[in-house]
Amino acid sequence: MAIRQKTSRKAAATAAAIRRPRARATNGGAHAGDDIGLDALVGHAGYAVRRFQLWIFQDFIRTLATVDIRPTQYSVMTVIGANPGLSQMAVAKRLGIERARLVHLLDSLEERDFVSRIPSATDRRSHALHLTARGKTALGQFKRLAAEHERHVAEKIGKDNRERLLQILACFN
Amino acid sequence: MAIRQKTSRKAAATAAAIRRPRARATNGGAHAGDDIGLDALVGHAGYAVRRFQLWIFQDFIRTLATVDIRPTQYSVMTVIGANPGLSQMAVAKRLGIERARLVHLLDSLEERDFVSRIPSATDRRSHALHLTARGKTALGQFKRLAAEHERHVAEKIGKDNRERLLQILACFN
DNA sequence: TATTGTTATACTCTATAACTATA
DNA sequence: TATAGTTATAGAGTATAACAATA
Repeated sequence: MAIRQKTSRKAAATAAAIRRPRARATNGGAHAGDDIGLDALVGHAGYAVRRFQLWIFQDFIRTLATVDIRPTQYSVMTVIGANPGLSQMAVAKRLGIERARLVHLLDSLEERDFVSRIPSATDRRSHALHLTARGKTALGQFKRLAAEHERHVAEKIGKDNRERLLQILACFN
Repeated sequence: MAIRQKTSRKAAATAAAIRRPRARATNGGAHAGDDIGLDALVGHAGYAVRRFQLWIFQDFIRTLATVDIRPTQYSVMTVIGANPGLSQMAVAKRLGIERARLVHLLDSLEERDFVSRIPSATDRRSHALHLTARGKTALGQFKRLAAEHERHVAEKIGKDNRERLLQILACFN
């Protein structure tokens, strides 16, 4: 494999390896298990938050797998449900989604008959977004499953810690 | 544009619009500003965490823009720096990165002469990862900039809240 | 001119599968 | 047979730019 590397890798990389051939060429089992230190990463909020978010999204997707709804789809339906008649721009801005991306998200939700784009009477450029009857029923189920997911979060980090977290991050809503 | 929709949209979507033509067809300026409620989303840790992470990554990227280092690249270099000789598998597992993706990350770091793949003497399949001399110097600078980014986080959510957050999420390290 | 929805492109990230060399 | 690194592909997600219809 070292041979394959020499032939297939980029010239700069190979040159770097040649330049330092006397460097320690093995780890000699120095890191057999899980004793690998994170060094500066343990002091970075971003690192912990990234790992937490990966866990949380995976659990959300798993918990709502039976209804095939992902976090972003859920957030879009929830906001439309609570604010019927919003334009696509308004939803995109509120949730921090690109309006170009919202187009595809709404396409899939409309195909499943959860959401409908209704022509706005006041501005012929825009759509008024509404949940369909089916969408309203479905959202109710999604919310129950999402609440179950939220209980998983509470089990993982602790009920009180979850509350504290929500308070700390409230400024990002 | 409503016309364009009717011709270009999928049949299901159009059918849905036709099926409910008497629904409220305008929001009549009902959500002029930023009074759009999040409903159930405010109770979901995942939503706040996602928004927080977007903010934190953007600030990290901005703060380290001068050295052109992104969060994942920084985490890889930090772990290699603290544990020289690690294999690619070990780094991937420790950081929760796909090993397939780590290949490209290391390619770019090797091209910039920050990291070198040294053939392992004990297992000819694997590489022992090390920072180059240039990489060590560079990482020192990256850490100073990352610390500056961390101060931005403290300013944003408060020094004490940042500490609490790190404690709450310590189990994800 | 500016904005809304749309289309298209590119790049990052995640998730897989398959392949080669090696264990 | 199993594992390490690599390659390739597909799908989300992010970031842009450009366009038609409309304001």
